[in-house]
Amino acid sequence: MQTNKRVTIKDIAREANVSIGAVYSALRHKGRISEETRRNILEIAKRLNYTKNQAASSLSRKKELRIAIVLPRKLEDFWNDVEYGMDKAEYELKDFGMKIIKYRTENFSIDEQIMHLMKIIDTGVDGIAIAPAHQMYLNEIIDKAVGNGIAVATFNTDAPGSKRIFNIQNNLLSSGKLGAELIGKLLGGVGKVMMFSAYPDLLACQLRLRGFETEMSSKYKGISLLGPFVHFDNENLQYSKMIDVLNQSEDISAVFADNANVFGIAKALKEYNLCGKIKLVGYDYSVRAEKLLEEEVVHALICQNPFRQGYLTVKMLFQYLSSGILPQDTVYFTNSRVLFRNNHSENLIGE
Amino acid sequence: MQTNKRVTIKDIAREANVSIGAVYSALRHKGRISEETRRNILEIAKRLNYTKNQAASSLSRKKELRIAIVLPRKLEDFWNDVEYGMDKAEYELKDFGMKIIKYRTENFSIDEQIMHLMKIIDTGVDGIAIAPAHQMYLNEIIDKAVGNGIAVATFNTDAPGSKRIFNIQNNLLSSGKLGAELIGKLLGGVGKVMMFSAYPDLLACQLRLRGFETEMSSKYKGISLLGPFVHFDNENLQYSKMIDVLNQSEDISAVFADNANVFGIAKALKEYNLCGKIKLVGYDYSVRAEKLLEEEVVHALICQNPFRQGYLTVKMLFQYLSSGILPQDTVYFTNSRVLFRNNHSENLIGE
DNA sequence: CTGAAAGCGCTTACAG
DNA sequence: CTGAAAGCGCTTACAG
Repeated sequence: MQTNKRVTIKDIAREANVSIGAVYSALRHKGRISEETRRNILEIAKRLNYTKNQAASSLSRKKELRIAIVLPRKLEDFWNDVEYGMDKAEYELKDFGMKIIKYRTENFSIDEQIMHLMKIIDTGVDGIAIAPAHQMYLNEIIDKAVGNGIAVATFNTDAPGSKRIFNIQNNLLSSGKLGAELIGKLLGGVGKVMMFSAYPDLLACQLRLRGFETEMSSKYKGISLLGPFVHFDNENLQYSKMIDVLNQSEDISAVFADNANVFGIAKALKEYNLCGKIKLVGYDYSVRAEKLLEEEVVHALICQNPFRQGYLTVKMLFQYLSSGILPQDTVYFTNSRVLFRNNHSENLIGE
Repeated sequence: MQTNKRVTIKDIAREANVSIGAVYSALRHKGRISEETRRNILEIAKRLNYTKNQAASSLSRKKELRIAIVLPRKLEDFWNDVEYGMDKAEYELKDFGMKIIKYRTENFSIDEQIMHLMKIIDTGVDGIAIAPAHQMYLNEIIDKAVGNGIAVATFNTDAPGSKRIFNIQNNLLSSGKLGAELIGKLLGGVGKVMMFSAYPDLLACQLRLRGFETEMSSKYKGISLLGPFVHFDNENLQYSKMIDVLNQSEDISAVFADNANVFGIAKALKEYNLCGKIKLVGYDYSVRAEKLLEEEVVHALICQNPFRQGYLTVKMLFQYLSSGILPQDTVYFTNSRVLFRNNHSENLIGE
């Protein structure tokens, strides 16, 4: 049994025969102390199993930690959930002296993001959380922020070539496989499946489609694939492509959509009275998609846990800023949750 | 725009023209102040939008908050995950002056739980978290604890007739419906389904089965049901009952198990080379069940998020003890997550 | 450059 | 009974 009383820097100071200021310098690597003394102090701290008291630390810290967040203004359910997670994290951490500052882009565009980042770097903050609109084009400005002593984390999308300290997102390849498994199982392993892709150039769509096709070809050899049909998030385009195929009276048994947009497909299925007969699997919770799930037009939705993407990004960023602790892995995956008719309403926001 | 500086009891004291001690008394309802002054102080606090600073509060609190936890010793994956969630919550709250004390029962038995609770009441703690082994028989001892000023919360199972302050568990009725939906969709709405029940007397099993049967009869009229076959968590019994039915060459197309035990069924399916042909859906993550999922013997597992059950129980109990804030609803449901071959490994413990 | 002291916002033990 | 002061464990501005 260890002693019950918590170990403080005072205990370490007494043990090391130095002032608490010296201990503080040693623990926080603040210079102004000889290498030997530092080593000794760190050793004692380790031996006594010292951990910093967060409550005392944040209470005494003069300035609050500020995290700038760049996210799109549009009020889609998905980004709302991300933001809700961030707000929750801020709420939990506000007494630890943390504050979020939101910067909104009108669209999910590279230029807007760069402008915001420049502004943020000018203003000066402790951390930045951003979902990069491109996997490379923001590297330069991210690295500039890091060069200015700002810790940058990415969420939902990534800029792996940059100096961002960690990334939180869904395992997209694996969620594509999950899509294939769901359709494979719904069809009992036999049938013809249409694939829709929103943006063939977008990494997220590429990964999901690749996962989908890999899993299909290795596990469900009785299923043949059609497409991908591209729609650029244009519902009308999606609808007309679906209609085209149905009019050729192909014997389609299921449809896979590689993002949240299933509405054009749903419209076509309704018109042709094929709901239930043709299985439809897509991504992400939204109020509209939820309704389709209830109407049994959509059979399953794969969710990437946006709430937790936001929540964890802020929590981990704060942890790094306040204690220098990074997540174990540079890339942290939120789990893929599958929504059905009977579990979509439990904790709507995906907490 | 509101002022940026945080509002403290000092601000309120100045505004109300009283000492900070008086403000403290008013806010914490500690007596020693006239009703009129209290009202005035509370009004000012509200107007200034005052919230207590948790960091300062816990730092200055002399004694730490202690929460006693009663949970079974057996090292099943399920209870491990619950415990892991509690440990995580403790870790996050330790600098806020909270400590967990674990009391382990050898089994999930009423008598052991009562004995532990008596001991805990004697020792004296601030809060208790328990998964009652019975929905009524522990009411008396729980109420005694509450009478002694101890806040009691229940998790996983409940004692709704007691004075426990809140309960966290899965929505079992709804997760039974989910089971029916999964099998209904896997079978395309047609077939004969065997139902297994672990303990027909246990509320959890009753609710799941009821949900299952309700959903089946209302939504999947092409599916007929057989059973329930009872096995009391005895794998051999489960196995032999499964074998019996298979030997009668019933044309079974799926099996539903109302708890984590699917292993006797799996053994039978393997022996009769029926894996994949007969769909199997059960509950809860475990290392063994995970393996069956990978082998495609089990088609889906419905999980009740044990990690979050533990995590939230401790977090909410602490919140109540430190701030008097109760969850909005007395019963809080963790969501039902469905594990498939391609998402079971993401965040094993269900975080 | 370094040590000692002030201070963060509460809670509580202690005078008056 | 009540007010003023000490103290929680850090961080930081300030003397020396």
